Amino acid sequence: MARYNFRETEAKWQRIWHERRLFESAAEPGRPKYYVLEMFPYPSGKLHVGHVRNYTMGDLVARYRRAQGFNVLHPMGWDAFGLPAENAAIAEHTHPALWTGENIRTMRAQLQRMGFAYDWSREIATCHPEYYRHEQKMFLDFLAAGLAYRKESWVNWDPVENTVLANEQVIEGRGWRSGAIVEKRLLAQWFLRITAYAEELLDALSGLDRWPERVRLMQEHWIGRSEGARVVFQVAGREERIEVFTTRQDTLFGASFLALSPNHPLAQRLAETDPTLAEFIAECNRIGTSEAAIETAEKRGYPTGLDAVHPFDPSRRVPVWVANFVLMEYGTGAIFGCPAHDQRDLEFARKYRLPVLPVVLPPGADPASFAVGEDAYIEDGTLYNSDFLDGLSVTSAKRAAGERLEALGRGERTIAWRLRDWGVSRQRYWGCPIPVVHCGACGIVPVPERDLPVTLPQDVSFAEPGNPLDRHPSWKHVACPACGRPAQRETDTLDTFFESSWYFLRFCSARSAEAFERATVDYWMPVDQYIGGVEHAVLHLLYSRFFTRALTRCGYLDLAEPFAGLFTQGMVCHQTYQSGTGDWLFPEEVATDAEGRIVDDAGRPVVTGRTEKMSKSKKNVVGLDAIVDTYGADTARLYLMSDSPPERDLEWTETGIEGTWRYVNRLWRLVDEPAIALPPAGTAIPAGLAPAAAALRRATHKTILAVTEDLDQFRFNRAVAHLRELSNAIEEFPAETPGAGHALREGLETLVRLLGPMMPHLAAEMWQRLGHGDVLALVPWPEADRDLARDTLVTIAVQVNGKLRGTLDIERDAEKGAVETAALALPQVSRWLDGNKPRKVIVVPNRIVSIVA
RNA sequence: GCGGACGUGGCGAAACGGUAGACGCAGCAGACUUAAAAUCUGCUCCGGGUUUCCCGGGUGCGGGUUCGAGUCCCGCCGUCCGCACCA
Repeated sequence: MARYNFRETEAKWQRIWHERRLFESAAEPGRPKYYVLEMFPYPSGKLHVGHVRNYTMGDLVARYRRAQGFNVLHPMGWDAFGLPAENAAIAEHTHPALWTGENIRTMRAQLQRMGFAYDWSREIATCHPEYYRHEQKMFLDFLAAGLAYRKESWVNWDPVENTVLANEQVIEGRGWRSGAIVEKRLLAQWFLRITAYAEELLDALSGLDRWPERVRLMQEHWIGRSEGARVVFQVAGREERIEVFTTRQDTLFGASFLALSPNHPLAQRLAETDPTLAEFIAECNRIGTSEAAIETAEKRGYPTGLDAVHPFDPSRRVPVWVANFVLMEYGTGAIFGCPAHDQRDLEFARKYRLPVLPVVLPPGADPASFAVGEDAYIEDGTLYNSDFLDGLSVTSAKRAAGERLEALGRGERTIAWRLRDWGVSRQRYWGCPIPVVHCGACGIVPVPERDLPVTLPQDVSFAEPGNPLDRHPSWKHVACPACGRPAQRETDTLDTFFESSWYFLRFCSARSAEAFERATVDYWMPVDQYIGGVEHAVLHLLYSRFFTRALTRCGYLDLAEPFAGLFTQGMVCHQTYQSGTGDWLFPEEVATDAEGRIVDDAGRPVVTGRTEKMSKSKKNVVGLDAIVDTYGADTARLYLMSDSPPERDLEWTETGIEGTWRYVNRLWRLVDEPAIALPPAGTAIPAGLAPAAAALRRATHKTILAVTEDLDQFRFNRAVAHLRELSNAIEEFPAETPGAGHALREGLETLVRLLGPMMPHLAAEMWQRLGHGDVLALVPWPEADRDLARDTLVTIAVQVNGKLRGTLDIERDAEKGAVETAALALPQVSRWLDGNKPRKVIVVPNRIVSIVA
């Protein structure tokens, strides 16, 4: 029996697609377009099967939309700047550019072997000056527009990567890549003013109706809008004032202390003359607020000895503390504490024996006896002990207190955001240089546009830790562009998320001398279907939304949202294995012995661990090359689409890929060894076929409808199931049926066309084998004949008292009365009715008859 | 702690409120083979019975709505993910 020769076939069709430039596209104003994009990869080395699931999905969508007649843009490129290249340079004594280039060559070849329909003429790598020169210009435009700025601030310092991280890159107090506990450092850094768009980025989320709800919620929380008030407290007997932010201005009469962040300017100033306070602050910064959150929730404070004047009652004073749980980065860096109605304040007050004065009375509680115990009362209630607020609800009291603050000039209602500005400075070599010069006389001077790009020096050393740009003997020394005196280049480079924030625009006109051509961007954007991992929910996806708006503000384009549709795919998982000594083992290093035990090469027992996301560190990876060598690209592609819903994790198993390989061969035999002779391609199908042939036609057209719907809704696993049902129907088709050849040819051709987006090589070869001279990739998506797809007979379930008692085969759309009569006539039904008349009969057309006895 | 998602056979999973388990994996039995692989046929939720069929139970647990609930509502339990001293 002939096996399908994927090696020859896949190479053949890849050559034909390439030679005919089938997947290169150009903007065609007026023609409907479809921009499909998968999050571009970081060129880290070799691909494993887990890497290609989302590219397979993207390719499926691209080929499907192309068959539907859309002008499809489906590009690929490389997110090529980043720290792993530097680490490799250190470990392997190579250069980041060489290492990156080598990886790109390897991974490009791997993607090409998968037969993905990319327009390779648009390939980009972000580490090339032809790419990053444009973002240097963007940076300068942001600077001019006030969207980029430099400030000294407390930043997240990763002690392993020796660089600053953005808030979005700190996960549970640790660096997102290194896993090192992040420290706080006060540094002068470049920031992008993403907070200027906080409201817009939040409001526009509701319009992203083709985004997963989960991602929108994550962004909503990340942006974190809180309505409240800014309240000004005068420090008693001093000039200073302390501003706090609160969402509970209604509870101001319950205030029993003010707390400053250790990094609050007033706290810093007081520490200059108070060594104990200075030591307390130093300790807070040493531990770091985020680590403290992980280790212990203990609240610690230090009384400054100052008192603040209550804004509503000048005769009242509240002590001013410095407290470790107050963040300088949120609100104003200072709070007022109302222990009765805030759990955190309560814990602090209990520890330092500060008064707990309730001002919100729970419904039905007795004002004379109500007291707060272990838990602060945070629900709604009626204000009391609160002067002019007495008797109001929490909501009304918030309004009244806010109005009074505004009238007194001691505050105002305002909104606080959790979102902070995006810190983009990185103290690393392998990134885009920030195009500014520091001049002793002129300060910060932008590099003039005519001098762009500022390129990275090639001759750098990674022998010592720290930033090679800073150590380079000559690179940073330049004349000030403004005054000509000796000055120094900025040696920080941009966060690599800067590159990925606009690459989708560059793809629209990848070879343009400008960043992108306005007309092509206007045609192709927004991306119709974006596909990638959920790990970028508040990183890349938020930055890109901001960046698109910032570019619009600077006149580059006219667009707010870059990604109209988003799909976040699940991960590919594999069982993990460990040797007796605890070392991780690759799947190919283990086997099952005669007794069914899992053993290693030497026959020693292996510990099987949980199934986890494929990762090099746990060695539970399956190399892409090995799979393509053994089974071919199409088998891998189909398997990746078939076993789990695309948004859920997929477990890769050897038996699973083998099962798919068997199916591929079954498909091949359908055309290689057809059961009966088929009429020539293009023969019209005669009317009035035998029932069996009509049944196959019905199955065929039903499959078109089902698969089309499945692909539209990203239900690829169901699409595969429907295709397998059709191939089962074709295999079981009785060949001796009159007119069989016509129905069989239609079934096979339809199957092949529907398979095209998933298994493009096999389908193309089958199409040719069926006698077609054209290339399947250019054949339109099949259209279903709804009349042919409709059943003439339907099977209706019959329930008595909610239990299934029988089924009824009856003409489709039969009269309700006739269905009821037929159902009641069923012997199983009369047995359960026991001679009685039914109390009620419900007929759902073509579905069910429900009889109540 | 807050927010979200998800709990269905031995496994991956299907099921507009309408016949639970489609499609596949694994397993079992058989055919073809000297044999193996490949291929093909049949069986496979659990319990019971008078066994071409019938009865009962079954979608994490407990309630509810409905002629009818895996699906909707309320309350639990569990798993995973995100955020986490955000004032």
